[in-house]
Amino acid sequence: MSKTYYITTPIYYPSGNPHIGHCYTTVACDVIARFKRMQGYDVMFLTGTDEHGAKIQQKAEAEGKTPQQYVDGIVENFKKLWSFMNISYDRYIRTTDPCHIETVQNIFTKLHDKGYIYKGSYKGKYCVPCESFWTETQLVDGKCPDCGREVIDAEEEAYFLKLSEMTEKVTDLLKNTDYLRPESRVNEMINNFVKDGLEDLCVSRTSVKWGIPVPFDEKHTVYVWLDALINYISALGYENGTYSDFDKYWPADMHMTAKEIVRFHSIVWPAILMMLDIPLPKRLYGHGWITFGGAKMSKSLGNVVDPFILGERYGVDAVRYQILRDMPYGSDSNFSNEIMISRINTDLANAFGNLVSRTVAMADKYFGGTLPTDRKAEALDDELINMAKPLRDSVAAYVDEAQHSLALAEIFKVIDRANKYIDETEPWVLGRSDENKPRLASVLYTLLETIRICSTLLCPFMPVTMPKVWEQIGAKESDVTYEKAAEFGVLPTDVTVHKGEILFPRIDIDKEIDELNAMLAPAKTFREDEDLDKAGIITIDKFAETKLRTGEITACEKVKKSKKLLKIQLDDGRNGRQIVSGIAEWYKPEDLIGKKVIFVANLAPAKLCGEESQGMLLACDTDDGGARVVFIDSDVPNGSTVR
RNA sequence: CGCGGAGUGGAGCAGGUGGUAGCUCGUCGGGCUCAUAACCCGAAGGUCGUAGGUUCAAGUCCUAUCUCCGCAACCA
Repeated sequence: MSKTYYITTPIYYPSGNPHIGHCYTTVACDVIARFKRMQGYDVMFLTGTDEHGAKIQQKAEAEGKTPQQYVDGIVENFKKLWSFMNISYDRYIRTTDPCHIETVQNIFTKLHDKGYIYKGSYKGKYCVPCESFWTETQLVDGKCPDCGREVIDAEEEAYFLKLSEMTEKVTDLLKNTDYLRPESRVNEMINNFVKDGLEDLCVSRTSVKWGIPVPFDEKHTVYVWLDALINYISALGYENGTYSDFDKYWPADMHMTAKEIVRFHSIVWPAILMMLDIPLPKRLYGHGWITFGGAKMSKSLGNVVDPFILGERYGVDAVRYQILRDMPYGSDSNFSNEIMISRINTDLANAFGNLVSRTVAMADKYFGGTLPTDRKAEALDDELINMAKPLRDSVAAYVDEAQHSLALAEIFKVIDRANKYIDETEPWVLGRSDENKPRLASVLYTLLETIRICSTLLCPFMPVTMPKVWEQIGAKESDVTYEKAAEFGVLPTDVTVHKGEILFPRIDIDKEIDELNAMLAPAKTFREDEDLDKAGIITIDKFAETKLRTGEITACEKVKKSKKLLKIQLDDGRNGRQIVSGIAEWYKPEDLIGKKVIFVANLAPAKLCGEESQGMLLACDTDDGGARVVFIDSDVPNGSTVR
C-alpha cells in the first residue's frame, strides 16, 4: 500500500463569489497536493463549501431564491474558478450533501449520548427583525450588526458542547505539539481563549432555519461551525454510507486555513475529535491575508483583483506564482497590480523565461538544435551543478511546511545563478571557433539540465507552462520525475531542443496600469444595491414610523475608552438630548459643534460604552468605508420634522 | 491596563543564543550581445520609531513612551 497524504482547504462560505483570497488558500493547497503526488503519495485533496446559516438564508431571500438555489449558483462559480485556476482537487464536499448531513446528525447524536452535548439556554442580544442572536462584542454601536436596529435581551433553549472539559487536552495539543503553525498563532490562541479555561460552545439554534436539524429535537438546527468542521471527515465517509476512505486517509496531514478561523480549527475541531476518540490531524497551518490597504503606489487608482481577469491577462500560472511568492510565512502580504506585474516581469519573464529562451536559442544557433557529444567540462560547471542537485530536497522541505514563498526563492537562486553562469562562460565567444565547440556544448548541456531540474520542481506551482518548457529543452516525460530532479545528466547527451513561444511575455507596466484603470472606471455599478432595494420595498406608512427631526450640535466630545464614538449634545428644539455616534474616525469634535443635522427622534435609547444615546444622526456611507454626516442649512429651525 | 503583531537605506522585507547592518525591487554608472530593451558587474543611499538603562560592546537584552495594524464566535 502506498503512502497517503490528505490535505484540505477550508470549506468556503458562499455568501459571495470567490475572490483572490480564496484563490490563495486553494492554490497553496494545490501546490502541495501536486508536489506530494509527484513524490509518489496517494493524495486526497479536499475542498468544498459551507452552505448553511442565517446569512445565506438572508442573501437568498434578498435575491428571491431558495437557499439551495442560491448556494447552487455560487458553488458553480467556485467550481468554475477552481477549474480555471487548474486546481487538482480530488473531492468537493458541500455541507448540503446528503452524506454530510448524515454524518453531522450521527455525530451530534453520538456526542449527546456520550454526554458531551447537553441542553441549556442561550442568553444574548436578539434582533427581532433579523431573527438573530448576537453577542455583546458583535454589536455595532450596541445595535444589530446586520440591520443597525436595536437589540433586546433574550434567551432561547439551546444545546451546548462541553468544551470546558477539553481545556487541558487542547492546551497540551497547542503547547506541546507542532499541530498549529506558525508558532506565533499558538500564543494568540492560548492567551485569548484557552488560558482561562474554555467555555462551552452553543451548538444549536432555533432561530436559524437553514441548517441541519438536530436529529432528536427538530426545532433546533446544528450550529454552522460544528456543521462545517465535520466536513473533513464526512467527506471520507465517516459515519455515512457514501464514501469509504476514512481509514485510508485519516488523520489529515494538513489542514490549511486563513488566520481568522484558526481558532475553530485549533480548539473546537480537535476537541470534537477527542470527544469522538478519533485521531487528530497532523498539522494546521494558518496563513495570513492578501491585503490591499498598504498600496500607496502612485500610479494605481484602484486594483483589479478579479482572479478571472488577472488570469486571462497574465496567465493563470503567473497569477498562481505571484500570490504564493509574495505571501510571507505566517503574516499578511500586500497586493497591488503593480506588485503583481513587477513580480511576473522580474522573476518569470526576465529571469526564468529569458533563461530558457536564450539557452534554447543558442543551442539552435550554434548546433542547429542538437548538441554534439564531444564535451569539455570546467570547474565553473560544477558550481552550478552543485547548486542544482540539492535543490529538490530543500524545496520539498519548504513545501512540507507550506512555505511556498521560500521554496520558490530557493529555485530562483539557482535560476539567477544560471543566468550569471552564461555571462561567465560567454557562449557567444565560444561559438566563434570550432575548437571551442566541445566546451560550448558542455555549457549548454549544463544549462539545459539546470532548467530541467528547476522546471520539474516548478511544475506543481505552474502546471501549464512547465510542460512547454520541457518541449523546448527536449525533455521526455520520464526525464522530469521527482527522482530525476536530484540527478544531473538525465537528458540525452545529444539532446535536441525546439525553439518555442515566449513562456512569460514581459508586461509593459505603465500601459497595463492605464488599461486596468480604464477598466475600473466604468466598472462601478450599483446593481447589487438596486436589486436589494427592490426586494426590501416598504409602504409610506412604514416609513412614517421613523421620526426624523433637525437639530443643532451644541457640544461634542470623544467617548473615552472608545475609538469610534463621539458624544454629542443636541439642541432638538425641545429639552435637548444626547446622542452617541460612531463617527470619531472621520470627525473631530470641534468640526461638528454648531452644525445642523438630521436625527432619528424615536429610536429606542441605547447605552454605548456606558453613555446613553437618545437617537441617531443621519450619515452616508462612503466608498472608502467611511461615513459623512448629513449636514443641513443653518437657517432651518431646530426640531423641525423631516419627511 | 482585552489579546496579538509591526515600526531597519525610496518601496517591500531578513536580521534565534548581543561583537564591523543584509536581501529583492527601484535609482545612478559601467559591461556584454546568446536572449523577452532581457543578462552581468559596480556605486550611491540606512546608525535600525523615540527616550533612558545593562554591557568592553545592542536592531539584537531591560524599562518607559509614541505611531500603525490585525483580532475580539462565522470576510481566505
